[in-house]
Amino acid sequence: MRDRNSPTAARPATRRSLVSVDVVPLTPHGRRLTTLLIRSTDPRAKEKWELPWDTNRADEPLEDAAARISRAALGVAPTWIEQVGAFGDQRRHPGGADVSVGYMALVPDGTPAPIGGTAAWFPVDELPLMAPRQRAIIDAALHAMRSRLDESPIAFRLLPAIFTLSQLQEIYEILLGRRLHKASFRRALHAAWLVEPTDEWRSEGRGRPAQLFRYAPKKRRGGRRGVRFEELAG
Amino acid sequence: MRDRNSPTAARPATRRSLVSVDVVPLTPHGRRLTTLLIRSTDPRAKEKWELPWDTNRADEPLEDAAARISRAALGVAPTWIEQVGAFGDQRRHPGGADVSVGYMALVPDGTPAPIGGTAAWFPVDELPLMAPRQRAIIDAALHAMRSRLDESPIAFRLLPAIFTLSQLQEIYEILLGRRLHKASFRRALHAAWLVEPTDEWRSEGRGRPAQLFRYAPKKRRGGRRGVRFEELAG
DNA sequence: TGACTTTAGTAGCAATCGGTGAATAATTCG
DNA sequence: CGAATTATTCACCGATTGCTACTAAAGTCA
Repeated sequence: MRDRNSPTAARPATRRSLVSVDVVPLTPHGRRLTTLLIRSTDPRAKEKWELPWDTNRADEPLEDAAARISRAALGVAPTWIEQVGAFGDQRRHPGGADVSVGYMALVPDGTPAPIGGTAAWFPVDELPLMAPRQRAIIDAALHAMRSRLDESPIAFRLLPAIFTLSQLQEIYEILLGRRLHKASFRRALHAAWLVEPTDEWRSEGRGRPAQLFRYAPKKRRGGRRGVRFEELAG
Repeated sequence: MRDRNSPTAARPATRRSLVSVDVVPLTPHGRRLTTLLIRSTDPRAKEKWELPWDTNRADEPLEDAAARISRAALGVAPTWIEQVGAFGDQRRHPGGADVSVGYMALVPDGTPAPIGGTAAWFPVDELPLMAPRQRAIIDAALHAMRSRLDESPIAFRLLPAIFTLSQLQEIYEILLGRRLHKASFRRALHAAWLVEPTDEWRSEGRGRPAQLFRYAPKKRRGGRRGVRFEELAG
């Protein structure tokens, strides 16, 4: 099955692959979820926009590469980075990588606009033509982000340390791409013991001031449930 | 940020990486979930057992490689293959791969025992000492399998086309690693319109004969829900 | 044959969850 | 002050879930 007769130190010649790390930078902008794309440097490229990417360096962990690429593209470090999978099939990558490892990189709203016209934020539902593999990475990033929203503090990394519940709900709505009912959202939030109130209040223009909360998850009883067959429909 | 002044055809020399595809073969055995490990071919290896793996071949899609490696290790094709992520950090891989892409590969119970003593099934909660990266791949495979159980027909691929509901429940229990309540399981299953009864019954020794069902998912109304904060506790 | 065991399948209850509309509170604006 | 705006909570009620207990249909064994 394998081809290793000699010890690890002197392995027989093996095919090495060109591996890229591709980052999907995500940020809420207005009330829409947007991703940062970079104008292709190759004037002959069929697609004019691509995700920030690079090949991984020697002995650099993949996640470090993703952080480095994110900082280079955004100017700041993302507040959440998570892998969304490896992509190695016939779909074309702008750099011709054999294998591409996709990462989502989240940054809070208000991240300074990219310099010049070399990069721009695109709403995730209005993307330009892109290389098929990078297009697949974006789709996977959105799916992974949404399905992990309930087990990672993703949404909280898009807010300051102190925030209002309306702000939190808006983040969830943007990330999920659908509206949520206020009362239900708060009831579930409080039941989960994820936030604790501060004694500060913020008056945001007109309307009643909102109480400020901080993210402070508390251990809960492991409420194990039965099985769900949620998305298993034809 | 990047290093590409020339068109795609003539890219500057880039570092190429040794990429492995590592498979976690999973099967229910008795009432336990087991994974297939292969005895290390390197007598000087610190760990005596490892996951089936290989380097990916030229122009071979990763998933094809996973299928090939699975067939080589198991003798049969798995009934479900799914990627669990890319692993590229300092943790050691038995083949010294820079990047390892992990896959889960499920096969039904009763898959013939591996030949000789070169491979063996281990309960997933009694694994021998393994290279750290492969150990991480197994953990990730179990987590991914369990979290996708409600959106992929994973459990059904471990059963024949026609099965009893008790068989199905047992598969879920083995995969999840916990017991489920019979009445609740069946109620949720019927509500999901995933199975349809056949007119056959099976008498399995003692006890009342069980009706046989087949997997036949029907389209359902998209019952959108609110947010869950399930696993977000500290 | 008939009592006992074993496995399959269901009914029904209590508790909780979750979606919804509306009431109430605290501000700004004119 | 009254209208508009935003925050927060309440209460209703149908849906979901965990659980116990019951009925059904076989085999076992004296």
